[in-house]
Amino acid sequence: MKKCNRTLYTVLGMLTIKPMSGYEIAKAVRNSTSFFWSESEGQIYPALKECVKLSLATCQEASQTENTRAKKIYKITPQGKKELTAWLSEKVQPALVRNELLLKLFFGKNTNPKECIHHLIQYEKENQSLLKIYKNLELSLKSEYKDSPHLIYWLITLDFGIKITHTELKWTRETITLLEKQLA
Amino acid sequence: MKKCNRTLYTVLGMLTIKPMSGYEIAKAVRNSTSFFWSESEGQIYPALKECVKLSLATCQEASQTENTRAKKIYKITPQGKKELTAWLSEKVQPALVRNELLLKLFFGKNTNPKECIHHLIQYEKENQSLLKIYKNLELSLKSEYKDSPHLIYWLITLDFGIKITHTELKWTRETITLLEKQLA
DNA sequence: TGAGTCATGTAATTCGTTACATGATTAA
DNA sequence: TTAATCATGTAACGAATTACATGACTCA
Repeated sequence: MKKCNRTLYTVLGMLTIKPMSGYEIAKAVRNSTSFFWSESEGQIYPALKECVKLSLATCQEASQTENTRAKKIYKITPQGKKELTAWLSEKVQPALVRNELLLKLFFGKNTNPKECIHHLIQYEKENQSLLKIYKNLELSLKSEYKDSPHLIYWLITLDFGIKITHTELKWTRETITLLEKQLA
Repeated sequence: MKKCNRTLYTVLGMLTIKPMSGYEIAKAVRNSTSFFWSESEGQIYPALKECVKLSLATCQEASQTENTRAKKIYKITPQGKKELTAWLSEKVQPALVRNELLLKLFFGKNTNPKECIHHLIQYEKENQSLLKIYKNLELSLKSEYKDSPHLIYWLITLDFGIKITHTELKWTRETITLLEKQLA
């Protein structure tokens, strides 16, 4: 494989869970990795085509009634699994973060502390719902995938999300308090 | 301004600290926001041109000796500052994260736990140096910008980095321990 | 009957990095 | 003298989102 196209690996990784259609992969990404790694449908469909071209996956058309577009179920090949495993052992690329809240706070001098507080309160709310989503996810994973060898790895990434979100919430509260003092 | 070109705002924000050249802005970004918002030189130079075109900044060529390319010092205009402040009060766009370590761990079932541990140890080292950088930055900011109205905002974003990095280090240690138990 | 979800795919556009070209200055 | 940093800029490429086109199925 020429370039390190990580969408390809994401798709292959998802196919190690079970054979899926492009739509199902998109949904799986949304419900699992999207908190630290998202892919849009506009990337997933071309990546699936590419996987078939490279013999990393096969495509089976679940043919439906006449003139309906067929649902396509993709399945990873042994070669695809080999490529995935090889990529997994390659050096991890540095993480990328783009946090607009922090950028706006960094330039906070150019506005009113009230504006900053307003953004922080919004951020706090978003993180509170995120935390709820994580907690629910944890429960459903633990019951639905009780005996899956995937489970431990999924819980590890989820634990990361929970811990980070807790810390962000703590920082948000403290920062709001700090800026409120500025106002007085 | 038509599109929400955030490089433009980053550049304008940096110019509220002091007039700078493109090179200096790139350096400032590297040493400050790059931990949560990075911009490359290939974006900064065109953005500066655009700022001048839109009258958000002016450019003064510090003309040097004959046939040397002049160093260009950019300065934000009142209009530029107005646009920046307006953007600061706009709704914050959701953060973007792409963490390849987490993605690889998520698909960890397809490889050896030893590989995962290896990546985690590397991640731990990187975060340890990052923490040192943050601590040094904190000290130098507090002395160099003692009386600057920017200081409080810079310390807020730095505090975010420090807290998050601490949490990541804690998670990394715990996860290594967990995976080592798997091996036994 | 209308909203929501299932389902695939392409095109346009934006975003962003990396590499390249070019050359001066400065400190070891 | 040579490596690092200062300095500007463009071109090529790659990564990613969004919008659009198309239409079936399901549930309230």
